[in-house]
Amino acid sequence: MSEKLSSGALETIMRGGEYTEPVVQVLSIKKMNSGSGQPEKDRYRIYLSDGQYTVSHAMMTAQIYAKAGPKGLPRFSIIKIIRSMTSVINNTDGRDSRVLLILDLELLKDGDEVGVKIGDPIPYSEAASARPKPSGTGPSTSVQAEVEPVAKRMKLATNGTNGTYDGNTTLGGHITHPISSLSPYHNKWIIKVRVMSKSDIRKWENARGSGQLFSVDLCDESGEIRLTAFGTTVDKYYDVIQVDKVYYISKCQVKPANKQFNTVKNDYEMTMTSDTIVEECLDDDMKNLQIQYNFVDIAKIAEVEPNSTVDVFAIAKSYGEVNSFQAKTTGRELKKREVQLVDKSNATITLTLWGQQAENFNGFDNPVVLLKGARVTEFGGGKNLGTTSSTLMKVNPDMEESFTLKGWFTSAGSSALYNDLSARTAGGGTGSYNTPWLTFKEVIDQQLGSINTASGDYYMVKATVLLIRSENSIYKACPTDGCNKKVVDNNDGTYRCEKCQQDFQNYKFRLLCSMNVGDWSGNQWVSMFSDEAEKVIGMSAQEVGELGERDPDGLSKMMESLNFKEFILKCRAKMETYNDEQRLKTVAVKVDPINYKEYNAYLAKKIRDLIA
DNA sequence: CCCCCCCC
Repeated sequence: MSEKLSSGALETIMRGGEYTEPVVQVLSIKKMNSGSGQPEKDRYRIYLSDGQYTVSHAMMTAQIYAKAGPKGLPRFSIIKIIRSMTSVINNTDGRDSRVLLILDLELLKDGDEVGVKIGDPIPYSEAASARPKPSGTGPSTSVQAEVEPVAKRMKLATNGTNGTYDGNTTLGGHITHPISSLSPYHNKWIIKVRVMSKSDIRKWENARGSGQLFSVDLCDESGEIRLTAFGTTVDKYYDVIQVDKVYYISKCQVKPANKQFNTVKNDYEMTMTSDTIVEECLDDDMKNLQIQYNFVDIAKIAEVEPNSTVDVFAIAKSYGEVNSFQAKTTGRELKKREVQLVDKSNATITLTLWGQQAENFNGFDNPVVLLKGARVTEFGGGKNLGTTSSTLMKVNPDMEESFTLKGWFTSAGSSALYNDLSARTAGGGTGSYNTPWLTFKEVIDQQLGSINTASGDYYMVKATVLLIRSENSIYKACPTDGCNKKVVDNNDGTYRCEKCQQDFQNYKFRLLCSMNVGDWSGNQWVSMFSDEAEKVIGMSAQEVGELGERDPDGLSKMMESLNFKEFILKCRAKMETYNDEQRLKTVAVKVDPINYKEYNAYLAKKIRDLIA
């Protein structure tokens, strides 16, 4: 039994037409080394037959070749071409011809089993097929119209011109290369690509100088790549290159990608040079090539690792104003806007937009928001989304799914209850999500208190109460809600709050306890305000205050009785200068009973880390 | 040639 070849398929394809999953025969195959020494970069040139015509201008990458299986593609193998693209080549004699790039295939029958060439195919050439066919024996006449010369469809942009079209330098009609074939070893190529995303223009100034840049992430059917423009090419191309449009691009510098900063799936990235040519392709025949999204339900982001990127398709349930502030680390002026996203997974997450994206965002009327490559972050135990320079955001994208989602929101989503992934859990539990667990010795060794000098350094510790100072642990405070300022006794039955600038008939007791706490490695004096001290003492500040007034010895005894109690503390350490002396001031900002499940999980992890 | 992706 023999497989039936798709007679005529290759002619259709090589004329730029579509043919769904043609079945063809491999007549020979030849490996072409990339010269890079990396086998995965090798290409295979393949000689194909559909039983009617043969095509020798066909290629595939090593990755696609590997799909044939361990035996590869022996002569006479029959394959199904699942995906392919052609590149137009403009020969020196002015005629178009095409190269077929196979992007996916399936081996139907091993060549060793087939054993013969099927049919009596003749070499395909555009010239031959364009000729009037000999009656009876020639190929079918149902071919598409001749490929339209591309040059007249081109607009714009060769280097150094005022934008007028120069017929000699247009890229359309020349061979185009797949992104996957780009490497630093070849520089004569033209790619035809869709712009997936475009960054803001960023200006910088550092020790090595100053400048400006922007970058675009590009894709074609074979892959994706980042292109960055510096200096004057920024001015020249920033407005020209637009997201979602298709361009011919040539003469860029190709270099190994810095994977640390570039998550685009390519070993290389590109930089524009003064020779770079960018031309918009107006006859977008890359309809097949749409940007690929891998949407994740908002609820699922709970399980996503921080710092990874996700694609999200959601509704902006609400949005805030643009806020400006100075970055603590760089001093740079930052602008952000927070948007509340919801989707059918009944979860909500906060999206933070930055820079231009924040300014331009219009969240009126609960638009659909599409994000590609949004960054997942963790804060206070909750998850957030943020945009980066390479995040693509579309508001109300022109897609059928937009209507579906919008319909869901209008009918059900606007009144649904959502699980808030961005909710911070520091208020419950021990809030240990971002705060490191340390011993008191590590706190000293790592010089906590001197790292983040503005806000202090936080750490978690399991600590034992060694001594609580009962003297000066209680004070009379302003009765105004939330004031808590110490009042001055006017000695006339009234009490003065300087902060509220008011005299009161009464006061409330507050605690400011200084206590020495320790673990196996050392000890530390910490101070604790009312809310936390009450949890250690097990009495309200009011009760403690009244006890102190009534029975100072009883207060001391009570405080002593607390020794050797254990708690989980969240501490803030800050180095302060006092009388020209540096000392570490520590506030226990949170006190919790020991949650053994959580604490043991931390210990178990610590043991695993020690073993590893 | 950047390489920051920020803040609470």
